[in-house]
Amino acid sequence: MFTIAEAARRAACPQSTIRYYERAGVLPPARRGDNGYRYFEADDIERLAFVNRARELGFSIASVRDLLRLADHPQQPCEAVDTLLDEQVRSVRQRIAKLQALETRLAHLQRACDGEHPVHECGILAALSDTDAA
Amino acid sequence: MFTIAEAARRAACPQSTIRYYERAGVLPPARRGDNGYRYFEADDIERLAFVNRARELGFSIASVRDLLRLADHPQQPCEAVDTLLDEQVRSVRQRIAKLQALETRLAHLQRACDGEHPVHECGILAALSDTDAA
DNA sequence: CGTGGACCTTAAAGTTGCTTTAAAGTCAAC
DNA sequence: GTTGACTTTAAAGCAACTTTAAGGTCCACG
Ligand SMILES: [Zn+2]
Ligand SMILES: [Zn+2]
Ligand SMILES: [Zn+2]
Ligand SMILES: [Zn+2]
Repeated sequence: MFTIAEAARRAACPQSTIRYYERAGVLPPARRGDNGYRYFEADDIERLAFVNRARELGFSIASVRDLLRLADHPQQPCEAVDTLLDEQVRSVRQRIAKLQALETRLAHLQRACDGEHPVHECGILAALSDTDAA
Repeated sequence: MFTIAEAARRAACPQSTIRYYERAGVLPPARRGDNGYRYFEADDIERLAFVNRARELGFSIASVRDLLRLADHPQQPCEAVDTLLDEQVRSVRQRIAKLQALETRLAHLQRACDGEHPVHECGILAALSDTDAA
């Protein structure tokens, strides 16, 4: 029997996030005391930890819901799990590729400025202003 | 004298984005006709293009405002420009590093599943469920 | 008993950068 | 004069939370 403060401490996440997860349907409605307070058991905290781990891995709330549903039905084939993970990997690789392209362009831009001069001579702003810039 | 549709076509961005930029204070309030319609000149479209380029480079709306303010004061030293760019590069590199760490963890996780089996034997979900997982 | 401080509750708004929708006015052509 | 393509605004929606405001609850100390 933990209060939300204890649960938050154990899961190392803000209380507001726990409430949000409940609202978002990724955690089931918590048991309540007569005072209306939420109370958590070890199970609940493990489930919360599962959510936190999945979120750290970048899964969306919707995907986390799917993963939990799968974890709750152990007899099903794991194909859906693999698919979710594969999609996540592809998404992360895509984001990396985009950011790397961005980094290249930004680094290129950095070399357009050699330091001491007024803005109107700055190659950086010139590149941003120029319609024909690479 | 272009309508918003023409401006959007020339800048290759949705009309709604142009209105949003105006609202967000990154573009000045557009001139209006007697009918209330916005009208744009070549200057305005160049400014819009500047914004679009900066946004493509990942600069926040706030940074774009700063960059425009600098571009409007050509006598100032370009130091502030360099700083904004340097920060942007650092931010992009940080995001790449985080995503690469994520990719590694996800790829690792992929190897925990060899395909055909029920969910309760799946190493992926085991790793997500296990409090002591790497 | 009572009061102060630490806890808990909710609904609602703020964040970022837009897009989408709804309701309504304008314009040009036929 | 009516159709259809344009324009306007305010407001809501998206993702995943965080923050705020206003208000109950609990407990220990005096
Ligand atoms: Zn320079
Ligand atoms: Zn410079
Ligand atoms: Zn497997
Ligand atoms: Zn599997």
